[in-house]
Amino acid sequence: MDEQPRLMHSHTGVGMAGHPGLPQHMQEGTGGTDGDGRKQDIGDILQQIMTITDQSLDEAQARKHALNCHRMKPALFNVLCEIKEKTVLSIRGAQEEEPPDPQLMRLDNMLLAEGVSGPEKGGGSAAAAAAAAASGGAGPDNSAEHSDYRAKLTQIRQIYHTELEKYEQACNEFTTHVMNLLREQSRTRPISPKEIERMVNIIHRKFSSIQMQLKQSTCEAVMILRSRFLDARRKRRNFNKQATEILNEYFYSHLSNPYPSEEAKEELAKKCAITVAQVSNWFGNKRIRYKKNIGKFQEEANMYAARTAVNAANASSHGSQANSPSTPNSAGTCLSPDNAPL
DNA sequence: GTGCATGATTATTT
DNA sequence: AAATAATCATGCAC
Repeated sequence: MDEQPRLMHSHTGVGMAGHPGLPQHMQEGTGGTDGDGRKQDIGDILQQIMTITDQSLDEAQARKHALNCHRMKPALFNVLCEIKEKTVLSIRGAQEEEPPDPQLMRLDNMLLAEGVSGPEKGGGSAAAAAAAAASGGAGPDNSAEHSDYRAKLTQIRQIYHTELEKYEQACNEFTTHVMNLLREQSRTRPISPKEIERMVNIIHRKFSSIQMQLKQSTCEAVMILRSRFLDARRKRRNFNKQATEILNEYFYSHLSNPYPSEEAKEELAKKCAITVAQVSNWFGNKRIRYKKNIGKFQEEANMYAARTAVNAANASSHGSQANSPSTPNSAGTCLSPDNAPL
């Protein structure tokens, strides 16, 4: 209460650091022959100064109260409000309506499509699958990759939601605070509800621009994730052994015309759990590579030819019993035994 | 790290 | 539009 030294001397350096209210300091600072009298004076002044603020505050408060209670106050206040509203509206009546930001809508759509902003787990995995399909159809069998992708996506989603919630909370807090402040002030200066609303709008706009940044970086993260994990070219996976065997079996048993029809491709795709496009790729690659170096593939060709022959023999000798339990990989090889190995 | 295998992509041909 | 040929980029064994 009594130590407010910076008010009395330009002795700031020392005064701030120590206890300037102490006698020694006073004596030093003032040269101090009749220190006691001086000290008394200063003490009085200090006391006065200190009480001034309190008094004036009280006084102001009282005056405010008096004004508030004045009988003309409501009428005057209304007039002021009216005038202000008119001028304010005339100044910025035009820019009231804000069209939905197309950029923001784009981001929202993308986040929804990727399953980041959508519903919980279910939507996420569905969106992941959709994303996989959209990216050219990476095989649905590489589950390790997929779970990895999903985990990362979930991580992104969590971060996104946490941040969004944080922003929202901050926005609400800030808005409430400002509104309270304005409402409080509206008792002493003309603030129309419209003005408050406008202020709230401004705040929301500011916060939504922050949100947009969040959305943007989330989108970027998802895009990077997708290109890293689902771009089939970058992350090529070999087909599993069974799929390769099915494809090879077909290839070598149709060596004279290794061009599966669209239906055959579809069936092969289903059996191998890959897409038709992948089947086409495989046959395209296989044909060209086989042709380029038949010798290299001779062994493989013989093997599959023998296997097909055995299967054909089994099929014919056992009549309708096409499926032999000892060869699970021969599912549906009895298409047509027109193999013509070179 | 290197080299080959392999799935995907791209440009060209049919 | 499909097939081919060349090429890319990764997977994988060594």
